[in-house]
Amino acid sequence: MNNAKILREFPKGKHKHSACINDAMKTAEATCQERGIRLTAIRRRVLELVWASHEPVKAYDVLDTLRSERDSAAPPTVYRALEFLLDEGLVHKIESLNAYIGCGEPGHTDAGQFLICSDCGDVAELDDPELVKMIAEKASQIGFSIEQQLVEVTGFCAQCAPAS
Amino acid sequence: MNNAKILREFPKGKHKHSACINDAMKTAEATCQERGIRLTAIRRRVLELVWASHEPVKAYDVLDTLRSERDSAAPPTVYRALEFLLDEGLVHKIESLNAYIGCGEPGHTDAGQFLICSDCGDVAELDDPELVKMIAEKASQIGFSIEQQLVEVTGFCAQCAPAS
DNA sequence: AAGCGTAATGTTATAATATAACATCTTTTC
DNA sequence: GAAAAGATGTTATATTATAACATTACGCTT
Repeated sequence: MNNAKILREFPKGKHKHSACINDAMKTAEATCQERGIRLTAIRRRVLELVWASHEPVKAYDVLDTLRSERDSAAPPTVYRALEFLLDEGLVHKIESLNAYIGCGEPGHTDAGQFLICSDCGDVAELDDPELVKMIAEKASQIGFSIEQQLVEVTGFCAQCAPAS
Repeated sequence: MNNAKILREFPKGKHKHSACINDAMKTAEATCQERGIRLTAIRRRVLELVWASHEPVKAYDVLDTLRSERDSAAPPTVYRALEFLLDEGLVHKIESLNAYIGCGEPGHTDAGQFLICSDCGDVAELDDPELVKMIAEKASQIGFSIEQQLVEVTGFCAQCAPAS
């Protein structure tokens, strides 16, 4: 049995990233519409910049780009936008890298499983209920009740796997 | 079945923390002896300070204390000691808090499962092979080979669980 | 459309976390 | 005891993130 969803894949050979970004932006627009919240110009642009690659993006890299486009950009500009996007589940923070990645399926802000390739730097995201459940059970065995789960795994993606 | 080891417990009612630190220091001494590496005065003191509570400790808090004891203490003093201790598995870094906790059973630097209580701030550490295995399997299903696993769970420990 | 309240952004400053680079001192080894 | 390796001292700076307050834009009510 495996009912895991892959929320974000490692890019394949013929990956057209522009389409990937495009999808993400469409989804974000729709999500914000539904929720009655505002995807302002700054927030939209920060989201685009986070989606610019499959690698996690640093806040100050976003800021550098933003500065070249908008005189008033400053750290709070970026961190506020990121906070909004994190709250809405449109991006996630990779804690072990202090960097941010886009999320293709907004909503779940309380659990995420990230696979980080040490070679190419790309990140995949899973949503595996079986794993979430096991973690919750293990915790509950010692009387711990979970609010949020974070799983960050480092290693090699299929393309970068060391020749064996 | 549950063969999980609890590497670090939430302190119980009658918890004598001085004994707890003492054990940890003894283990650290022995471990370094065995491995032929040097637990210098600075490293020993930093380890003690990290063990000072069951809550994760910030590098600059360690530094503040160290400064009051040793004129030459500076950020590199602490970060170098922490790096050594991390490499040897004597402490772990909680990535989601940028803070450090002692580890009672040195050795495994490639997997850790941490339970972080949002109320009291204390952290427990598990070593659950079943969970490690499941994560490895999930990853391998998409061709990902794991080098390191990080699980950080936030919620409420038994003592702090909200009255239900 | 004017006015009001809220939300978002602008702006300046600073806090918190971490590392680089090179000098000096200590320990181990031969 | 000299050389090599390891640890610490020292100064400077990089990186990541937030505080605090001013101003502007938006969305709603009348």
